[in-house]
Amino acid sequence: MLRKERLQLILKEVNVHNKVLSAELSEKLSVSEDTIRRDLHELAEEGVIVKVHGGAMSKTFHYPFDGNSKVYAVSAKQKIADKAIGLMKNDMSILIEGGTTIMEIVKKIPLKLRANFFTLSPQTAIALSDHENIEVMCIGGRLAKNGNLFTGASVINQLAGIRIDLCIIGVNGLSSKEGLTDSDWEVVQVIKAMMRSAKKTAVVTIAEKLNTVKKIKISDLDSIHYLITELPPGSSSLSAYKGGQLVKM
Amino acid sequence: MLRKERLQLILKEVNVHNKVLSAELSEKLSVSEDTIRRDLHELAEEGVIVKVHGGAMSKTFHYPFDGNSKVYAVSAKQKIADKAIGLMKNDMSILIEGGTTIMEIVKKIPLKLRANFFTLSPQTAIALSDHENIEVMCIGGRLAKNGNLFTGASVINQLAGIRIDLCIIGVNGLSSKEGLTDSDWEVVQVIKAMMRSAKKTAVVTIAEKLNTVKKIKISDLDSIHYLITELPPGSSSLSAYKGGQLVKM
DNA sequence: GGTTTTTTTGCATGAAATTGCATATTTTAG
DNA sequence: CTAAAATATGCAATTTCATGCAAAAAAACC
Repeated sequence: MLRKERLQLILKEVNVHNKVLSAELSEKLSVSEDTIRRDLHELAEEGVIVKVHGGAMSKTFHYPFDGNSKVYAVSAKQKIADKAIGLMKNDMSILIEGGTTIMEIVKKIPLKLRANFFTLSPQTAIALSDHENIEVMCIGGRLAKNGNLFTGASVINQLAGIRIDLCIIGVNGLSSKEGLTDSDWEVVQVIKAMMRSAKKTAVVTIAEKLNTVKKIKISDLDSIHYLITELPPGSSSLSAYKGGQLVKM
Repeated sequence: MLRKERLQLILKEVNVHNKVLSAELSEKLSVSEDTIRRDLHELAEEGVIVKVHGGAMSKTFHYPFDGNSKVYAVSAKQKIADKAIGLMKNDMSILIEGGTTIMEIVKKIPLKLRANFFTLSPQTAIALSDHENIEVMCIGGRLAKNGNLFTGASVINQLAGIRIDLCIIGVNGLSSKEGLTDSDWEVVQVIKAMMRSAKKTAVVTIAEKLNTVKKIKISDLDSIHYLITELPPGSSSLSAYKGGQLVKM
């Protein structure tokens, strides 16, 4: 087979399926994975596809989720993500919202986890879609201007009708005296509804947001069951917290 | 055999099989590979074939990488997108699904357009979120495995409750006899519901999908109001279509 | 026909392209 | 963190290509 011919087939495959795996192409086209990698690299240089680890994606459907998260917070968010994933068990129904910390968690979810995910964010929905064993249900609604959370009465209503095992939220304000707080009224309503639908609520946040207070109250710390930060155990200044299980790192 | 004669045969071979290998031609025509190479080089200089490493390819088959054809492919999508955007007016409620062609349209929507967008795709929701004057409503549901369309009864129910001015869909099959068709039953149900909710339906599709038929029928062409392809007016083989307004380029 | 001129062809040579493998490095999954 | 997967890189074997050149074939000329 001509090399150009192979490049054409690969491009077509990418555009039809939106993504390709190097290993699959290698077998289908009977060439080594090295050759496939070189092909994908060339197509990417031409700008007609986007090379990613393990294969390639079509240009129109590739979204750079990374790059906007601040560097200093990355390792912290990795630690948080690991701990949050520890809470996920097979056959759970799990509700997550959007935000950079949540995205870090989603990206690390093991491929073999079998669960139902409900999400309020288009980014997390997309990120979850390549997990074979995960069914993704998206609670639609009005998209907030930051583009990563559906809000509004529609969302509240839909949340009222579902029963969730674990709900994972990221918050902007958290203190032992004021509890969970946020600055956006719409977001607060949605988070309240999320917590009402869930048996257990986990709050993930980087340590720098501890002991900050925003304008609008979401709930007391009593209502949350897991608090996950990157801090080592015992170092939290939230020791006054007496509610459910306190998970720290 | 005369050289001119051989050139004719080679050209025919290229156009029939879309590709030729120098080695094969050498054996078939009983001349050295050097001679074949010189022949291919000459035909390529005349512009009737494209020379590639190891042989040659037909001009039409080689479209993605050639500089000129690439420009053509881009302008085709831009023409489609421009025409589709021409249908959008301020204060409309517009319903769009997912897919590569739809994404091209979304990317070109002017920032100043003031409208309500309903979408069934997380990708288009994100792409729309940076438009200041656009309110994005996402119809949530179960995310299809390809990751670019919400499906399921939830979606159908929600669609039944909204009233849309313009609905823009991309289809996989379109012919004057069979109408709109697709290969996925779930997707078909969703598209039907979309059309029921909308006053006007626009179908966008690249020309190569014209006159293709998939397994499951969506609707007759009578039910659609706009058909947008990159073809110049009058060149469509769907001239039998007598339904609503037919928009071509 | 015979000779000259032009074109075509095959071959040799070195350059360039392609491919697969081995190895070291990076990224990812658990 | 550790193991596994994917990647980048250098290298060698093979194939394809471009070029020059001489022989062969075709065309042009007398």
